[in-house]
Amino acid sequence: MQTKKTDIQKNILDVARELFLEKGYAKTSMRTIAQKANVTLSNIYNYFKNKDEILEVILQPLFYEMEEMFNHHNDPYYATTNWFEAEDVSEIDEFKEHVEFIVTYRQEFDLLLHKCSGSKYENIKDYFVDRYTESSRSYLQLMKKKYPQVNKDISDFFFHTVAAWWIQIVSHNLKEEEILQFLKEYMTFGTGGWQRLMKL
Amino acid sequence: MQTKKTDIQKNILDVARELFLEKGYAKTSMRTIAQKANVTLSNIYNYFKNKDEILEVILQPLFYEMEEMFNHHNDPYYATTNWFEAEDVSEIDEFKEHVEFIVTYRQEFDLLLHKCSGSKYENIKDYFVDRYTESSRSYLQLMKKKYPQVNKDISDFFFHTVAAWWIQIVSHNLKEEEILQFLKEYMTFGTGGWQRLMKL
Amino acid sequence: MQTKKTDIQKNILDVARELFLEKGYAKTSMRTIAQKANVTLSNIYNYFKNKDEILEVILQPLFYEMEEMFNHHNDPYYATTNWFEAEDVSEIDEFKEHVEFIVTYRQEFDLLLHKCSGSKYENIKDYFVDRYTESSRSYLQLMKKKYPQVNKDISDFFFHTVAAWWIQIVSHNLKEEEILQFLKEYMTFGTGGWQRLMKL
Amino acid sequence: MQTKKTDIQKNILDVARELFLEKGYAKTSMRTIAQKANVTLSNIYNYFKNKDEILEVILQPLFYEMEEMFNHHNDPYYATTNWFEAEDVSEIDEFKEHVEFIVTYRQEFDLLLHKCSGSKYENIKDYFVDRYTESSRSYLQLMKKKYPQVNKDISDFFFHTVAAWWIQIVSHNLKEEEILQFLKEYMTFGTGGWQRLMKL
DNA sequence: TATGAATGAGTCTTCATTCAT
DNA sequence: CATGAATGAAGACTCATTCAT
Repeated sequence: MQTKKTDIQKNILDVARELFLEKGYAKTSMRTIAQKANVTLSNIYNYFKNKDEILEVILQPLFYEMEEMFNHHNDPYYATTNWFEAEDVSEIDEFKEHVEFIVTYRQEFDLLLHKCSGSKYENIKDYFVDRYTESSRSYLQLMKKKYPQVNKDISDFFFHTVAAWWIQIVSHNLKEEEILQFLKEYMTFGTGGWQRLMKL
Repeated sequence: MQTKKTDIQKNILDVARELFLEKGYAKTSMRTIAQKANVTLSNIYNYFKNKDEILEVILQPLFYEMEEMFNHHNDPYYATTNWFEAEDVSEIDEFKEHVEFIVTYRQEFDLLLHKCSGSKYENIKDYFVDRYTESSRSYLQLMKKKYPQVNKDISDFFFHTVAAWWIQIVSHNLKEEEILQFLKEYMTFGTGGWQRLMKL
Repeated sequence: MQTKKTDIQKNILDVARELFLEKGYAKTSMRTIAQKANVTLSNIYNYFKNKDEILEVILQPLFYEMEEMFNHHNDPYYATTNWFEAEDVSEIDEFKEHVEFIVTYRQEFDLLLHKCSGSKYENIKDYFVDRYTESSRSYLQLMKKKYPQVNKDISDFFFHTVAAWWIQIVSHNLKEEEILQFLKEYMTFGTGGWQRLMKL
Repeated sequence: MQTKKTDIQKNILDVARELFLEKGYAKTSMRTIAQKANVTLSNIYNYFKNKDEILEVILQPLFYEMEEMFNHHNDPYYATTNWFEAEDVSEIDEFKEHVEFIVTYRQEFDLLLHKCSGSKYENIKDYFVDRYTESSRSYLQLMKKKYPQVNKDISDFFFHTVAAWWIQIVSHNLKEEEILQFLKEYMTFGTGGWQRLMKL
């Protein structure tokens, strides 16, 4: 029966996720997963090709939505939103969306960014940061059109770090309110910083 | 002779450091260290009790100076410095000191923060961030005394993140000029942000 | 319905044959066979007792015809044919028959001789060569009756090798014309050799 | 002490060789080797990097001498020897040398040609046959210079088979006298065959 | 007949550490 | 101090086969 199969598979995934988050990918053995999931070690391989594949399946939803978000982020509409002039950033739709995303996937992010050494994703952090950096840079391009007086040559590394900052947000295990509180501060801080940096 | 012993020990440490930085603690085997250091595998155990101990010795100087810096950082003198009003932050002594520290120990930081999974330090990141957060918080207390109008209740997490940002700076393998360039931007951005955040 | 059963069985056999030929018996897993044959892994065991039995059934026709051919080969009629005096060996009926046989079963031979390690046939090569050797020897007996002056004591091993030669013919994946071309050369070479060897 | 190390290494090699010859590379487990050699399984890996490497070391001498022999075989001097006109081929130096070679390495050949599936050498047979074929072909070129009347277009496959024949010789576990006896017959047969084939 | 699920013994390999000399 | 040798526990993964339904 497929129901049963799905059940077991889900069970394995849940257990693996928990263990990966707790001890990291490398230090979680297939044996341990099997034991905790009440499955024979070899039986796991009827559900997943690989240890890697287990992680892959766990991270799939994140990857999918990430892609969506990056595309959306570089959308002109998104960029036209006047973050800097907003009274309360937490009212902006994109902001809410962002929070929602972070809240939903913070554990997967943690997995991906800090706990997956030894897996095929162990170097994805770089790719990831690059992707975000690129995104930030193209966002800056859009800003420059709107605020031509912005002429500062901002180093790549700065974007790198802004990306990293965001990554940090994501990797802590916060309750939703905490994230909200933090992001408000982040936005306030950030817009202040940007304004000064861009000599607006 | 003691000189010789020290030589070999230093050699092992150098090789281990290099390897740990390159491939991470867990993925660096004692065998590899032995081979690269031209030492017998078993002989390493005459100089170090453990694999862990090798890492420990490598990180000792960092820990020592960290402690110093944290203490110094919370020194009233340090806090009185008017960061926000400075024309060019890179002229401030504390700033220079900070850069020096980062430049000197960035590799050890990298080791400690990203490459030591599998060692007894694998969870030190949290301790570390906490330590920095705490430091930031007491810094804020000092600031509040100087600028009483600052009354915003800034969440712990914000400090957490500022700490994390700093950590990011530290974990990239930058040349000294790059660090300077970055830090300038960081300071400009940061003071702008802080000013807005504190409603100064 | 029996038709359906036979269909599936045939399908399994075809797929298995292909895979055995491609990767060898040992390296072909039941799983792979099942997948390629669009059959459930466990369902294969409704048609075949064993992995070994699959191979057995695949090789059955070869074994049957081999037996026939060996018997025929030692038939006095066969022996009376004057190979040595023929202008063009490719005109002789037995020759054509032989070619036909080789062309038909070369893949099964390949399977049996080179790709069945791990199966119950893994040592059949020896049996096989012995059988052919024996056959050659009895052929020689017949020859001796016809050509009494042949008195050389030809070692068993020589037959062994002639058999092996034949085996080589069989194990290359040649087009029909190539086999013909080769066999002509082989016959020419062979009769020359035999003549000298037998001091005819 | 190095003596001891060499002893154990040799012991492992001997045991492995015996097992490989008996059951084939793939079906010989490291465990079995360890047990029969009275060594801890993991200790084997202090002497050999790999299961593959064990086989490699076993076959090293064969490879070395093979190379030498192939080079020598295509030496003009070798080719000028008049095999066809010799009364007794077993008096020719090259012949003796050849026999010696076969006698010495027949087991290694067997290993390489029939028992190494699963190892990195599993496809060397083709390379091997090709090498011999090439050698035979260049030998024919030399013969054509000496016997210009030789104009037959002999197919590559024929050489392939002659090579294979030789390989067969090699792969049987014969006593020295048997090899001698066989080779005499082979030479007689062969020269007869060749003469006819080349229409001398 | 068909199938989803399970299993246990097996594979090679890695590694930190110990020990006798 | 130095070293060659050894070790045991652990790692991921494979596979033919069985069993209940």
